[in-house]
Amino acid sequence: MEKVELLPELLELFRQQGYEGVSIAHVSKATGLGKSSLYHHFPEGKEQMAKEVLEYIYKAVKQNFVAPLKAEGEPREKLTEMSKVIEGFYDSGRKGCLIDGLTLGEASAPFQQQVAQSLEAWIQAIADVAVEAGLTKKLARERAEAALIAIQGGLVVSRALRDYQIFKRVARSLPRLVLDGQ
Amino acid sequence: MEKVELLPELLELFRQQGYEGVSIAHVSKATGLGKSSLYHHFPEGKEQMAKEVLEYIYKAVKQNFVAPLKAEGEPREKLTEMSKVIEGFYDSGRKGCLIDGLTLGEASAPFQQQVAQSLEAWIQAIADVAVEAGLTKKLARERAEAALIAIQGGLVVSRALRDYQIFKRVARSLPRLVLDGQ
DNA sequence: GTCTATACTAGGATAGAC
DNA sequence: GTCTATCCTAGTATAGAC
Repeated sequence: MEKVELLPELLELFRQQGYEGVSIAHVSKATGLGKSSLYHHFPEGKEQMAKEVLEYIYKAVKQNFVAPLKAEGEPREKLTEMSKVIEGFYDSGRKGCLIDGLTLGEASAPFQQQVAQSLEAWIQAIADVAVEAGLTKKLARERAEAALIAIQGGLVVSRALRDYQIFKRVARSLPRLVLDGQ
Repeated sequence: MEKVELLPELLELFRQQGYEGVSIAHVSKATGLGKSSLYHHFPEGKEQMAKEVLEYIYKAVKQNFVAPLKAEGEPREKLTEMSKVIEGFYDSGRKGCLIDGLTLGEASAPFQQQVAQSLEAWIQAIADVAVEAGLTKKLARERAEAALIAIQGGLVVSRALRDYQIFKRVARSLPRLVLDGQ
């Protein structure tokens, strides 16, 4: 198993269980690799795993969300496309989000900056699209933040109520939220 | 130390560290009680602690959020009042939310129902106020869900970006969000 | 690169004295 | 109701063979 193939597996674990909830034994079971093999790939242990997952996420966010928004196209169409990708990426809210798990507790302090970086890049890309659509910079920023708030809050509330229609509705409302403020 | 005084302390721990992030040793340090004293109060250990914290939260939600919304008064005024209470309750977003910590991971499965119950009571109370203000039942429900999504998402995003102005803005926008849909 | 075996620490939980 | 002492398991991490 290549290291590149390990990361999606690790991502899945961290988003489901949170940093503290993941043990090396869990990782071993999920990947099929023995503990020593894991330490071969990640000499600094679990902390390194989380850091590499966050780098992986950063790239995924850039590739899946930021790049399409920066490409040529109508603002509303690009945001609609983003909504669809989001639904898939989070499996309509069933998958939860890394942010929850990796910003909770003191053990997660080392990851805060990396989490913020991915989130910031995403917000900025949405804000740029909103500016492209004619909004002021200030308003665009606020709407972009509102979009991410809706996404993250949608994940939390959907999971808590076990009602994934809620997340679907949130995802689909994003273009309106950003461009029309509702 | 009375048991009643322990619960706010435990609440603080769980919302900061999440369920898995809290150890009995942490609790012992935070409360000043030895392990055995803790097991005297909570014979079933950490799981019981979390359950009692959730009961405590349920009462707090009813008292702080639901009851004021059910009282006599103008819908917009009641929601404005709720916004202020929310800002204080979450210390403007610095305190994080139990939902994150207690719905993450398999260890948290036993709490899901209780978490959902508190959240549901709160959403329902907001929806009732919206109906009172003239909205249809369906729309009121959606707006109430949107309010809780904004609150929870606001907590996640504020914490991730370490920008607590974001949460303040969310809290203050709630009456508009519910009554005017923006 | 992966395994088995092992060391060590931290976490959960209990017994029994006061 | 609280303490000290102790037990056991799970968790992190490493050594060394293949």
